[in-house]
Amino acid sequence: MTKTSEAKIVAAARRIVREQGCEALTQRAVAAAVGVKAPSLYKRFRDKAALLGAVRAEAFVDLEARLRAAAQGQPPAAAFLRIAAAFRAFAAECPDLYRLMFDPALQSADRAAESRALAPFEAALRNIVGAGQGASAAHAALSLLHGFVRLEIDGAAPSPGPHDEAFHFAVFALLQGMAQSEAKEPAPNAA
Amino acid sequence: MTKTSEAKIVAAARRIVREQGCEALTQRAVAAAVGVKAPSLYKRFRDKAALLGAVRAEAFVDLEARLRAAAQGQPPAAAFLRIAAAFRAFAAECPDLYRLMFDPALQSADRAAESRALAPFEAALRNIVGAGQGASAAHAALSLLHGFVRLEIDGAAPSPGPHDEAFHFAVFALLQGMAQSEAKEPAPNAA
DNA sequence: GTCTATACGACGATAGAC
DNA sequence: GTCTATCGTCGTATAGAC
Repeated sequence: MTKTSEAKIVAAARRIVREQGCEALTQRAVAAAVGVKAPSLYKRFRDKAALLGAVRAEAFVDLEARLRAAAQGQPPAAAFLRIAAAFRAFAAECPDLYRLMFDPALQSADRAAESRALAPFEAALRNIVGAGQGASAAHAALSLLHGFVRLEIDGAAPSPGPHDEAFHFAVFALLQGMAQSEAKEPAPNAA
Repeated sequence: MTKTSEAKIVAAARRIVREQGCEALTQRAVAAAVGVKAPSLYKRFRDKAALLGAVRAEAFVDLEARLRAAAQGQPPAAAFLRIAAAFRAFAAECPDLYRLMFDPALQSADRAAESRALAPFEAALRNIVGAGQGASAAHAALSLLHGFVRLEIDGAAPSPGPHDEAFHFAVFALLQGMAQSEAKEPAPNAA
């Protein structure tokens, strides 16, 4: 007498987040979406955090696929620019899911999911920056993109209108700067 | 028979956010902190959102002061580097207040507060990038810093340890790239 | 495995006495 | 302006029948 399954529950939760936002994601709502009552969810997921963790992990898998597809067959610099655009597009399409993925309350759960999803960054940047700076470059790129899209989806960007020009400027400037850092010293540790 | 005031309420709310986090900021907690009962708060602030707006505005004023102080008397590039460090330090000191400042649910409230606080960015960058690119440069810088500190305070940074090296790398790369964009064309609008 | 029923708590906000 | 008392809502989670 199984009326649902883990996969269906996760899918329903994800749909709710995408269509109605993080705040609408209650156990009752998820249960209703899969055609059961709230208590039944506790047979599949220990608690709400476990369910959110599953949603989050699935979302990171999707993000990774999109970043990989964007970089596919491109030379490093072009790959980075396309990854950046794909990252922004992902966040724009499902801002609430994006917020969930980086929700501070869930970070402790599954760090591996995020790492895997961001591997394309380092892959593209490794051949752009100097040896041993791949990790820093990936961190820098993620910071820029994460900050930009968060400001954008949160309505906190400095200017109100469309931000395409600012986005291109920012991504291009960082790429240029990172490409040059190759020859420089590896970041002095000034206190 | 005034046992409290707007200023004391805002200060108490801010202290709660800093010391116990955003989630601990309830009307009851604020009231208790100033020595009254929850209903009394509604004589001073129409609702919770109004109170949060006041807290947020005050926080932006403080941030602005710190950024200005950091840039004080410095040449543009040094000013930018010091502003970046001050921005990061602010977020590190009071991460929950920082989250509140950029809370998507409050963005509609007072956009001017944020704009004013970020003026030092544009002031420092105006003489680094080409004419007419000041706004984009400020947007790019804010994006990088916002993204970096959010990843850091949310525990979502790619690497676990301290991130000083990555921070310096990122800020320096962006600065370098922006300085060079001066001679380039103003960002093509490729779809 | 699903259900009904419910415990339990927290929250924001209001009404009305003093 | 402050209080007591309370409303109404929503949330997670559990107990126990079927």
